[in-house]
Amino acid sequence: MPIAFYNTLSRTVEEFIPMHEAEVRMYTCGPTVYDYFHIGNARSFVMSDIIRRYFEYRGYKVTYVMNITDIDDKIINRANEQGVPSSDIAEKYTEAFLRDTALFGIRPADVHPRATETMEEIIAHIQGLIERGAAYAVDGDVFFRVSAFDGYGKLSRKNIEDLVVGSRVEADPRKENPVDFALWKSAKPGEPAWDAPWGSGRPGWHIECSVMSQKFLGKSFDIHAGGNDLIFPHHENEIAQSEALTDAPFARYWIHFGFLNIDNEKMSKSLGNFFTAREILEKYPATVLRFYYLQTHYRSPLNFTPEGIEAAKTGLQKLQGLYDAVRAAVSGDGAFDVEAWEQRFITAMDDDFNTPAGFGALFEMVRDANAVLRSDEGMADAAREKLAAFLRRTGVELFGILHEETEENAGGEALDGVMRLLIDIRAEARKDKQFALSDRIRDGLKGLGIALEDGRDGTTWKYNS
RNA sequence: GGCGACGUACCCAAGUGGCUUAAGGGGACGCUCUGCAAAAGCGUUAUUCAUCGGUUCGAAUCCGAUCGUCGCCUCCA
Repeated sequence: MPIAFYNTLSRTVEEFIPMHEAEVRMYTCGPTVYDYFHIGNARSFVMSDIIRRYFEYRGYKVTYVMNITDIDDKIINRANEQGVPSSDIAEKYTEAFLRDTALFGIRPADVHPRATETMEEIIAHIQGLIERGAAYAVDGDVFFRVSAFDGYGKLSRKNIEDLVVGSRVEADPRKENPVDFALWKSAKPGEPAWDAPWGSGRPGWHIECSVMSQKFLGKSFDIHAGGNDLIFPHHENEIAQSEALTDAPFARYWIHFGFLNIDNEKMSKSLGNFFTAREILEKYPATVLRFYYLQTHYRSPLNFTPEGIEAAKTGLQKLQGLYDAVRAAVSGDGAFDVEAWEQRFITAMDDDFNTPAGFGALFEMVRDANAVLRSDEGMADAAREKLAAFLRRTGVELFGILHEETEENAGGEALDGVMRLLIDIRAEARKDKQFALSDRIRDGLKGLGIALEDGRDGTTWKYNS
């Protein structure tokens, strides 16, 4: 069975058929670098990264491109507020984006093109649209002529008449039609500008995504992803300005991520419910946050709550517990069918990247595996190795929520030695029924953040979280 | 005003016509194991899917109405 997922273009779940055998070309809208990105952005970036990784898990070769918009009105405004060059703002937050996504466990894209480095292609694209009659220049600005593109509205399912009527913003009188949108904005004095045949200025918001995606993925490619709110106007406009020039379908599948809400409302600075990714990473490990995100389907809204994160933390410990246990276990004879569980997992995930259902399968497996592992006969070596490998491929490589290191090697040699000594002393005390001493060791360590667990094959320790 | 999404247990959350008299996680309670714990396991916690009608041999799943929540309509992941 192939992978199937919801395509916004058709509003149905479709089987995925790539343009090139066993290969996926995918573009996700990246940040405009005028501020630190927030936990809602992080959800989109994480989910997008997981989709990319899932294709790899299923054997596809993935080319993944995410733009960095480093010239834009918001950047210029921020620069003006602070009295610094806009390139300073762009550089600062580009670096922050790359660092914070890494901290979040988000893998870098194969290419992170920047708008300012794609200027030649952007200008050529606009020029092409003008020559075809799909765009027109007025006083150094260039607008896209929406009436020149028949398919306008096919993604967002809007019709032009409704848009004109429902328009909430005063239309620019220089536009032929109120729904026409800017491809190029002429520069005011002091603003960063690039020379173009119709006057110096900077690209409009939508054009750079069209150009950067096609530059690295071709005029038609497989998947274009982004947040729900980008469907209109951003993605609608991307389609228009791309297909009006190439006459070829732009992205074939569109994926949109549900919003992250706080108190069931959209995050906004005015409501004071705004959290940046780096703030939240100071409070919770990235693995926990990722697992928290993954417990909700990518298209559903996710209401962000501290209680929810705490619940995710506990749940994740259960998964990590099995991963640690299966690698530490001693040889046994018990059978365990990893392939059957993986099949269930894949069935869930192939159906629109259903991570909550995938975890349903995984956690049922955890219960089953723990029972075998801790039974008198234990688990056979071959099965243990397969189970450990499956958990590595899913928990570590696909989801990035499990860690490889056991507590023993994470603490360093000295700590490891001290812990072994304490555990030995306590074992002797317990043997002699000196429970006051053994409990003093365990309670004392607990106060220091270290938990002891007495198992059948001896005592192990780990950090309390 | 136009377009769209959603409402499943104490909380989170899958399931969209028979495999489900509803997965999984968290929480709570009881039990097993343990010197006692912890971890793990077992059991209990929705005969019911916002409400009311309808279609069907059969509905949480389809249709209609009602109530409620949310999003988009050129700043926005």
